[in-house]
Amino acid sequence: MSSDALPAPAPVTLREVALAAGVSVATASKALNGQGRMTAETRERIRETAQRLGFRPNSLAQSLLRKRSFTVGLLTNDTYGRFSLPLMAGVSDALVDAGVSVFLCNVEDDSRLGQLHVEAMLDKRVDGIIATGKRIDRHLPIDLSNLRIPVIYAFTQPDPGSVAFVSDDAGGARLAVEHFCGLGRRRIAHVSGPASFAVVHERARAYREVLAEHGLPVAEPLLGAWSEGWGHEAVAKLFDGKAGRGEMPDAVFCGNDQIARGVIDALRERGIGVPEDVGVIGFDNWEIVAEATRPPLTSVDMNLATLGREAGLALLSLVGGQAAAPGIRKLPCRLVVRQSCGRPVGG
Amino acid sequence: MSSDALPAPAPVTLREVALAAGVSVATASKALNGQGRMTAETRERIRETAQRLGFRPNSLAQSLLRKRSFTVGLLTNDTYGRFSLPLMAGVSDALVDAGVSVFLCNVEDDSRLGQLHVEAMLDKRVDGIIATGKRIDRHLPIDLSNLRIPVIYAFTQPDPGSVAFVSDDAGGARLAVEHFCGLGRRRIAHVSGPASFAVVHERARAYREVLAEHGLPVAEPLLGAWSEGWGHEAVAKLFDGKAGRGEMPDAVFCGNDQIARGVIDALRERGIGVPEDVGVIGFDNWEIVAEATRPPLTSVDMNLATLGREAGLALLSLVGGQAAAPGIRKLPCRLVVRQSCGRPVGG
DNA sequence: CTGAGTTGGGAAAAGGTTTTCTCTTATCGC
DNA sequence: GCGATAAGAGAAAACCTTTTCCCAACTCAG
Repeated sequence: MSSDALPAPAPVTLREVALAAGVSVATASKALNGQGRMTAETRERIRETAQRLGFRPNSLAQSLLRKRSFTVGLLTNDTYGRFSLPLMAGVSDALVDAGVSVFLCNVEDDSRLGQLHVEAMLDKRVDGIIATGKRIDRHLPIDLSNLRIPVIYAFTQPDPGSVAFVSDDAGGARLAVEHFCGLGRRRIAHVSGPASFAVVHERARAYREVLAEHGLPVAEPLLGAWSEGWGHEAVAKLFDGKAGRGEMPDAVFCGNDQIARGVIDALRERGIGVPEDVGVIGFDNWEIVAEATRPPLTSVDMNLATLGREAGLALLSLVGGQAAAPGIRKLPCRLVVRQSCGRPVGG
Repeated sequence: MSSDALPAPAPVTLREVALAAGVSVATASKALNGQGRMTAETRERIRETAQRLGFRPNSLAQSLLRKRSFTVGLLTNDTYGRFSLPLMAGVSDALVDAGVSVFLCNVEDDSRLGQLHVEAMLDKRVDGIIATGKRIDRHLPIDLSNLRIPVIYAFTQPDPGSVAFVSDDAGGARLAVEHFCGLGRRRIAHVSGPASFAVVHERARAYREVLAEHGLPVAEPLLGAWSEGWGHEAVAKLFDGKAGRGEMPDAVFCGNDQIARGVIDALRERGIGVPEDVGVIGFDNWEIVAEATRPPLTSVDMNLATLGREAGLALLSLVGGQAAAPGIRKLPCRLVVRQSCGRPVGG
């Protein structure tokens, strides 16, 4: 109940190192930073003393002077983390080697909380901020447009004139549909999420374009929800009441892996073979889902870790004083091929 | 390509406030902190000036002096984040109101990376560290036992003599099995993960105890993997080749929600009704899975957000100088009832 | 009117590091 | 041997805030 539960010896300071080595703090500082002029012998002696005493410079004091704290803030409203976690890991990865640490700020969708976090970041003199979210077409509940520090947007709606990184959803959709075409599939359906999501339309457009380029019939995309249940329903709409195999789709491109999962299960229940009769491709490459479908699901991966890494590096260069051209950079997706599409038809 | 892409006006300092208000920095500081003695008028004038100039105290300078940085480090090796995300959110929640920010340190299972992060934390003078992981029975790849700052372990294997918070897995298992008993189920099976996990045995023990207490037959738990596939297999072992309904289990308690999902699907494929013929309970309450099963899955929730919050508060009080009794605190789970268990049998 | 006490506010040190400037001493060329 | 130069190292300011001590002026009792 009283204080002093721990021994907590105070960290050793530069002054103590200097004292032990018989030099001034100025010399000690220069020795350890490779600055200034002194005999190699002196430098080595100081280095050794620092080592022996376990000296580690106080980052707070350094930051105060250098006006760089070697910290950045990472804002997110993705409580569930399916998208932001790989992204965060990427950011962290890119920065840790530069000695930059990341403040995690979970702002939910609460602008009071967002304000609180942003002010805490500013007070702590972060060198920059990365804003990320669970949805590309929604803003975080905070205004970051007039901060005195660089801001990078990643996988969330950016402010005009800012630097942003997002996934190339249209490109990802192309990848999927082209893959079907390359396998000889000809009646390719598209089942996606709610119309309120911008990516739904972006992917649908790409879907239509690729089919048109290949001279294949374009079915109107089925929009619904991001759920397995919707996958089931969609299969009923697509397959029930069709005269024969020739009328049914032979491929379904799904808006996410959960829909794809529902589609696959519903097809199996109808005795329709995946991939023999129908190929299925999902989106997100959520491994835990994609690997649990039977057969394992081919899916579009948004490379979110890479996106996070790029965002981290971009912030770093902004902090370093490099100017970055504002705008939205779309990073390519990749197709992870598993077993839900099969080999070329008749190949 | 050159520097100075942004205007980046330097933040206003206390000195500027003091100058503008016509007082010394000492007085300004005291005015804003409610310290010292001065006329109410002076104090108000200074406050107003600070407000007008948008003064925010430099946290770095404060930390240097107070020897408290109002930051903590959060170490995790849970890349996927299913467990650590709610936990992190809880920690963050508990701390943000105290003005404490959280450094996110993803150490993977790489001890070099762990070392790097821990040193960065120490250099940045964090007030304390929370260590968390994806598994209660595994250590992070770092030694935190001799740090000069408080450490709290949450959902990971603690060092001896430390303060730790984990979920009460045995209690959670009791909750599930008792629930079955209360509904009149009598042949309750248990399908769980690999024997290499400590929680598997802990839950199995609780399962046996509850059955014994109720005078019900104990079947040997089936141990396998944490996957849907294993759920399927387990159903085959439990149900195939049984003479009739009377020999088959009428309830299955699963080690996680994915296994439960596999079990439910496999039962449906065999024409066995859930919950009419067999009740199913999962573990983890991973909503996205639990709500996608048909019927939606009753599951044990480990209350990880609460666990994180407790850990955060505990660290805060440790940092504040309160001594905490070392040891492992087990926090209760709760049962989230959905539709996979049905109403009382014959009730 | 004087001494004690109170009130309002400032000077300065502290916290740990970096950096510029200065100072002393050794070295070199002649 | 002498002046010029370079080398090695230290003093001090700076970063921004907090806090302790101190000082001046005022109030009040006697």
